[in-house]
Amino acid sequence: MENLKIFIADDHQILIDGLTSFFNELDGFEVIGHANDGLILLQEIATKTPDIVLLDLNMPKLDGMATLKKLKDNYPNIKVIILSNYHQSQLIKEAKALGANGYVLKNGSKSDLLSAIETVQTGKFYFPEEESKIENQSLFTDEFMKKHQLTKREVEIIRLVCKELNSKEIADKLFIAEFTVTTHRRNILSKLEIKNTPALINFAKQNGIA
Amino acid sequence: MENLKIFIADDHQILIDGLTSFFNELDGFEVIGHANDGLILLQEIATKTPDIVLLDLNMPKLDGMATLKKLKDNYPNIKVIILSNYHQSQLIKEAKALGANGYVLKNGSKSDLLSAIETVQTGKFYFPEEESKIENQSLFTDEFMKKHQLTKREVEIIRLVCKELNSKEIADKLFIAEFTVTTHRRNILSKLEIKNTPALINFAKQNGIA
DNA sequence: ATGTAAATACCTAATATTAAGTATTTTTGG
DNA sequence: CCAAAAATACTTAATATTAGGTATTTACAT
Repeated sequence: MENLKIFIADDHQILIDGLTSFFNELDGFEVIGHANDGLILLQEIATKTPDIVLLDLNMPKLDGMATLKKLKDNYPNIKVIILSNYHQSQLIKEAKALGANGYVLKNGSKSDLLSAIETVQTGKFYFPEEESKIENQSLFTDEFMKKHQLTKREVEIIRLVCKELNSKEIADKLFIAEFTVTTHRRNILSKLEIKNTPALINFAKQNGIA
Repeated sequence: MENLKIFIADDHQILIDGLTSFFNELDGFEVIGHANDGLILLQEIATKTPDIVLLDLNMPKLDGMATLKKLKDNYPNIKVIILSNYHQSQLIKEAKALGANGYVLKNGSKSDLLSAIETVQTGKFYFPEEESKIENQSLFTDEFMKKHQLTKREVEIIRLVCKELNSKEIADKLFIAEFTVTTHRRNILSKLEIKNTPALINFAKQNGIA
């Protein structure tokens, strides 16, 4: 059986180099090319014909989604597995809609990646469940909550602020009064000793809760 | 000569797996452990003694800088090479100040990484030049600005918003009227088709301009 | 069971942001 | 030099956030 031809697109060359080594170690895989951005990927694909493209979502020039669309428009037979930093149902949905065959988190393990490749290769799709994200984060958020004296509800609200909802929208989503959201936000700012929403978002990003 | 013992800390398991394969391919290197966040790194280091730690800056729980500090406080002899997404002089400076031995960009190649390891291993430091950051950002920001039709001033203001300044403070800093800042912010939101500050910050982070 | 923390809710008032329109000056590219 | 783009500045008005204070109900743990 012939090797499975893989093309890797990611703006981090280090990751490409690492994955290339990884596939070299294994039998049955061959990395036939790589690109650091979407435009180069599309150029390269014109002359190479991979079986599978591993596509990072976060690239300069032409971002992952745009690249995915063009790729699928022009080469519908090439299987595409998204490599993403984020477990966000919105992104997963969008990737599905644009024709991606799989979606693997970068903080998943190599076996996830191999499962995805195997699954996709047999014509099936490989996507993470869109639910369970609340479970998911709770053990990791624990430490963090204690450290900053934040309550569950407060963390929940921080996340929604980071998702660009305003207080009214958060209130509707949680079925509570806007007043309550305002109170929570005030308490959050006070506990974190910050004074505005940008600071809150920076804090959330730095602590990986958003 | 004994193998060089490497420990890898990065929140993306895929990157760890890739790099591990990469080092396995080579002679003289051995990956003795890995961690997906700073806390686990510190726990592991208590029992393992790597020669070199490859440390991602962007990790949950305990971020790269905080981890670096603790690591260097407790194990000053372990060499630490920062793996970073960003070529920002501020970060480079901070890492230096905290005792890092090297700083490698993830969008650099594997040979950069090997050079860094070699350099560090001989007791020297390996850092990218801090200058040329204006160059640096401008060519990378260039594409980005065109893509989103943003002007220089607008990008400047986006950065300041991300730095948690409000419109008044931005106005003072740039010696322009608050009205003007407001106008710029309005134009920015309109061009990016977003509707509030959290969305602006998310956009900036996603595009690496903040 | 009972005290404490958390979540809820409301009020007032000050600040900040967003929306929409307009207009002048400065910079820049051809 | 000239046209176009960018940066500047102002007005009015609607929303949203932040800063106070206060109070009730739930949930939780000793």
